[in-house]
Amino acid sequence: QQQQQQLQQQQQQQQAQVPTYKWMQVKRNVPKPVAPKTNPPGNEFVGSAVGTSGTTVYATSATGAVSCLSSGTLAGIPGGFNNTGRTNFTNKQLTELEKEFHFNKYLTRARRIEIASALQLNETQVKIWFQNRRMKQKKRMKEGLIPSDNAAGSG
Amino acid sequence: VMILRSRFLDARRKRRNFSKQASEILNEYFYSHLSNPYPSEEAKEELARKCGITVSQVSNWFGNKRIRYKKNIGKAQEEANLYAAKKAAAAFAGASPYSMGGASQGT
DNA sequence: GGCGCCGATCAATCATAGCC
DNA sequence: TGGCTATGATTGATCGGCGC
Repeated sequence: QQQQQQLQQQQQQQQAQVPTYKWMQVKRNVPKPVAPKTNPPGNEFVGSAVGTSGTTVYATSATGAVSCLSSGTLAGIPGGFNNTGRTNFTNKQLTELEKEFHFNKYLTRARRIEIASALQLNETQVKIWFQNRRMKQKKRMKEGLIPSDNAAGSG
Repeated sequence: VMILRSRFLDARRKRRNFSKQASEILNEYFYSHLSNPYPSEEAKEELARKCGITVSQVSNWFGNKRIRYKKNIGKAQEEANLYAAKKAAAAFAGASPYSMGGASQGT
């Protein structure tokens, strides 16, 4: 791991005293810059099957994008993608996920499929949500907050 | 819409900028480790103590700093030069105020 | 050889603080 | 008081490592 420490400032230009280090070039594989095509109101077919391979969670086809958010109807709309590819979970979806989380912090494959289907989300999205949730709880614990839903904050 | 908003209208709602001193400490560390601004858990704890903030806040700060710094690459990073100069000045003094490597036990 | 989890991080965004 | 920028926090999703 130390080897990384010796990062290689390859792009070293005549940039004063601020060279370009490796971490500055780190680029994460952004989910999906949303479908470049125009999304006329009407198509509501939500995320297709989750990438069985696992690598590409998002629909390999640009058409797989869903822009329900544009409709503006947030009353129970499946995952609405943003122009950045970031899923915008609806209140309903979050509520359901939270309920499940309270029931059990870990999901089984079967349960995952059920939830994903019920919430019209990809299995991966549900999985990721749970992972993030668990981490969130751990973090809150460190801060001294009560992870229990019964947060009696007096004062 | 507001429904989604209200969901988290409790945490980020109120926040305060870190004290000037804290920002100074964080920036000093960041620019003195510009080649690898990824403080370890221990370093974060140390910084958190010095700045009077939580470790999570330190992580947030570095996360934001790194991202925002990258976004500014191409622009004039005056801050970088500023702290670089300060570091140099400190070097002349013969002290290394930015050496967070070892847990210095000041007495 | 793949899958899920963990811990850390990214990247975009939100909402407020702070300044003019 | 109103608009703009800076800044801290949140969060869906990614990266690398580990164990089964």
